[in-house]
Amino acid sequence: MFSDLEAPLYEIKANLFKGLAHPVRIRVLEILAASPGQSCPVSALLEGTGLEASHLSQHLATLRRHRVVTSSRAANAVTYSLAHPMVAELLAIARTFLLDTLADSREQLAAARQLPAVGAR
Amino acid sequence: MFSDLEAPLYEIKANLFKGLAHPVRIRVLEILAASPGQSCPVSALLEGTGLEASHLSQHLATLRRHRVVTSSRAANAVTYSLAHPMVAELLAIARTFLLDTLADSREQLAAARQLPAVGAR
DNA sequence: TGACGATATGATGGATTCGTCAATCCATTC
DNA sequence: GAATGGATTGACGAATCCATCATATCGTCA
Repeated sequence: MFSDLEAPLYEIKANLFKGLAHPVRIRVLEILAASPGQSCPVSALLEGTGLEASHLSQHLATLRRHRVVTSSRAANAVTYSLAHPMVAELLAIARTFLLDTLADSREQLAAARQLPAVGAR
Repeated sequence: MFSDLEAPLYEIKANLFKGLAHPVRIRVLEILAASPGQSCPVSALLEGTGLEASHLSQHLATLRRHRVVTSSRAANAVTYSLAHPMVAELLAIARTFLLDTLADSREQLAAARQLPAVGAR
C-alpha cells in the first residue's frame, strides 16, 4: 500500500520489473527503442504487434502506470515514447545476458545428447 | 508451452523480468551482488531478509528456474551465486533509472503542492 | 452539431502467482 | 543407524494478472 514515492527501493525495483514482465509489453518497448526518437504512434504499434486495439491499449496503460513510457496526443493520434533512454539499455542488457545464457544451455543440451541413453533421462 | 530454448526472444525476455518481479527476489539478488564473489550461503540470505526458511527457499527456486542464480552444496550448507555478472548490472541500471525517475516525480509533486487547492484535486 | 476514426476504460471469468503450513530430503554427528 | 540441523518441496486458499468484450472519450471533419 505504498505509493512508489515512499516504498523501499527494492519494492520499487520489483515493481518496475513487474511492469516489464509480459511479452506484449516487451515487444512494444523494443519497437519503441528501435524507432527514431524512441517513439512512435499507436497505429504503428498496432501494426507491429498485430494486436487488437483495446488489448494493446491496456498494456500501454500499464507501461504508462509504471512510468516506462510517456504518451502525447497530436491531432487524434497518440504517440508513445520511452520515458528514458535507460529503458532501452535495460532491454539491451537483458538481451545479451539471455543470448549468453542460452548459448550455454544449448551447449549443455548438445553435450547431453552425446551421452548414451541410460535410463529414462 | 515453449521451453526457453525455442521461444521467440521477447517471450524469453519477458520471462526473465517475470523472474525478477518480486521484492523478495530483488533483495536476494542485491545481497548476492554485494557479497564477495557474488555468492553467499542460504543462512546469510535468511538472516539478511528475515524471512521464514521455506518462503525464502521458494523464491530461490524461482530464481534458479529462471537461471538467474546457481546453487551448490558444500557439506550441508547451500551457497547461491549470481549466474552472471550481468544480473548485477541489470539491477544497477534499474536502480539509476528509478532514482532518476523518482527525482523527477518528487519534483513534480513538490511543484503541485505549491498550487492553490482548487476543487477535489 | 453530429457522426466518425482513433484510443482508452470498465467489467468479467479464467489462469497464474503468493504466502503459509506441513511434510520431506540430505548430510553430519553421536 | 537414529537424531539433528539446514534447506527444499507439496498443497491450498487468497490475491493478482490476463484476454476479451462492451462501452466511453477525444479530436476532426462534414
